[in-house]
Order: sequence, then structure tokens, then C-alpha cells
Amino acid sequence: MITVEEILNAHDLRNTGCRKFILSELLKNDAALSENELKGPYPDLFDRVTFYRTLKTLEEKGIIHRIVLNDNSVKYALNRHHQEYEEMHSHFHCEKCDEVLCLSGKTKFEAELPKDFIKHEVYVVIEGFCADCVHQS
Amino acid sequence: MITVEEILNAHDLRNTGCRKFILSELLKNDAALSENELKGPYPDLFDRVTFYRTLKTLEEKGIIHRIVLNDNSVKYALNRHHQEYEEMHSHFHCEKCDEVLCLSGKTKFEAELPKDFIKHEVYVVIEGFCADCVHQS
DNA sequence: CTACATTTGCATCATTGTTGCATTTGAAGT
DNA sequence: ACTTCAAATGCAACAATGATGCAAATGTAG
Repeated sequence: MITVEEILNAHDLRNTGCRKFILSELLKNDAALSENELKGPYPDLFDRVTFYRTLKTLEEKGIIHRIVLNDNSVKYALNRHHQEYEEMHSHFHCEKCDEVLCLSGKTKFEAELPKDFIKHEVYVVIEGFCADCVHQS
Repeated sequence: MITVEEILNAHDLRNTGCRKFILSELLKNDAALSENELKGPYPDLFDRVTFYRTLKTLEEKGIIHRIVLNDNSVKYALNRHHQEYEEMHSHFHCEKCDEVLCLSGKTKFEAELPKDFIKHEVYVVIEGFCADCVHQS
């Protein structure tokens, strides 16, 4: 299992409290987490701006990625499987429990773009119910 | 050509200034428009809250739809071609000129969801360059 | 023309994204 | 272990956006 320190060192980032906190939370979770979900029971452990800037830094370094959902909310997830080099970013969002999962490599997409248009990236969000919410309903 | 009044009457909505303004702007444009793009040269024609509530009403009635882009910005477009009944909502976003176009019916998408997951809606945003921006670069 | 529900404008608040700046801190070198 | 300094943090502050309550204005049915 890769450690938080290894991730930070590999990207020439200092080993600071906020970075370690965010990365360890994301490593613990398979799902993507919002800022509040990340903070969890420690909402004031770090300043709001520090949190914001740390997430931005981690994103710029290609360690995490930002997922914007259809309701304008934002979640963050670790880049596993070299997602940073992929053109396709697809996620599942459960409408009931709000959980967000990465679906990298499990989606196919084709678009017939207007003439001369160029495609760089594709962002997909599938809304629906996750297995847990299907079973308990 | 369908008129603003016909749209409003068909949905049991009163023929008010803000509604007529927004709908006529959207009818004029093929592209999706942000709140500021809609307001254009008349930023204070209506109160901000009125604008906000009118967009919400039009969306709830299925007359327009909201497009959330990857940078958290929001645009609005008329529901043409009975888009309100479709499961797939795909849009193109030009990274250079910021124009957003609906690609309804021109995209195919398949996802291999985890076991027992249920899909309701699929939101796709393709980022890239539009034809105009490709030519002038 | 009247009546009344709907819509609007205004005040106000919450959340989120963002910047500048002074202080603190990680880690490299001695 | 100590010094040094760029990098990171905390704080103040501001902008944009989403949202609600309430009084005033307005569309439209009768």
C-alpha cells in the first residue's frame, strides 16, 4: 500500500499537515469526497483557505481530480490507474445517498461533433441509485 | 416559429416581463447562455432574485434545462426536440470561446455499472475547440 | 373594473471560490 | 542541533451564486 508520504515526495511536495490529512482521507475511501465529507468530524482542523489551496495544489500535481456534479456540488478523488492521462472522466452519482464513484475504464462514449470541432476531454456523470440504496428501498 | 407567448401559455405560466425576456433571448440563440450572457447589455433589467427564480420556474416546467460545466459555471438552453424526456444530456463546451452547444441525439454512451446499480440520467460535457476557434488559431 | 393569486423587488443570509499579506513551518545545508 | 529561506498556513476580506421571507406590484379570470 502506497503511503501519503510517498505520494507527496514523488511529486516534490512538502509533507504538511493539511496535505497528509486530505490524502489519508482519500486513501481510506474508495468513493469521491466533498470538502465537508473530507473534513468529517474535524471541520476546523485547517483553515478553509488552506483546505481550498491544498486541494488545488493536489489537483494541479495530478494527484487528485475534481468532480463537478449536476447540482453544482464538487467532490474529490485520488487519481488511481493513471487517470490523469485519460481523455474520459466518468463518474456515478447516487441520487439517494449522494455517493460518487469513479468509473474509469468502464465506459464507452461516442459523439458525432459538428464539422471541424475538436474534442479534448469528456466528462460524464451518471445519476442513479447505487446497489446499497436499491436494496434498502 | 413558435413564440414566447405560446410557450408560456402552453405551460400555464403568466406572461411576465422577465419570462418573456429570458425566453426571447434563448429563442434567438442556438447556444446555451449563462445568466450574464442572457442579461447581456441589460444587467439590471430585472432583480437578480427574479432572474434566478424565473430560470428555476422555467426549468421546473421543462421549458429550459440547466447545464453545469466542469468549471462550476452554469448555462441554460431551451428544451428543443423533447429533450425533457431523454435520459441522455450531452453538451459541447468550447474551451476557448466558452460557447456551449447541445448535442442531443448525436451521442452514444455505454457504461458498465457495478452490480445492482441503476442508471437514471447521463450527463456528458465534451470539452474542446469549436469550429470557429479551430479556424482562427 | 375588481379581486386575488402570482410574480417581483428588496433585504438578507449561507456557501463557495479567490486574493493579499503577515506569520509559521518543512527540510536542506551547515 | 541550528540556521535559513522558500513554501505553506491562517486571517481578513471580497465576489459570485444560491436561497428565503415579506411587502408591493402585476397578470388575468370573472
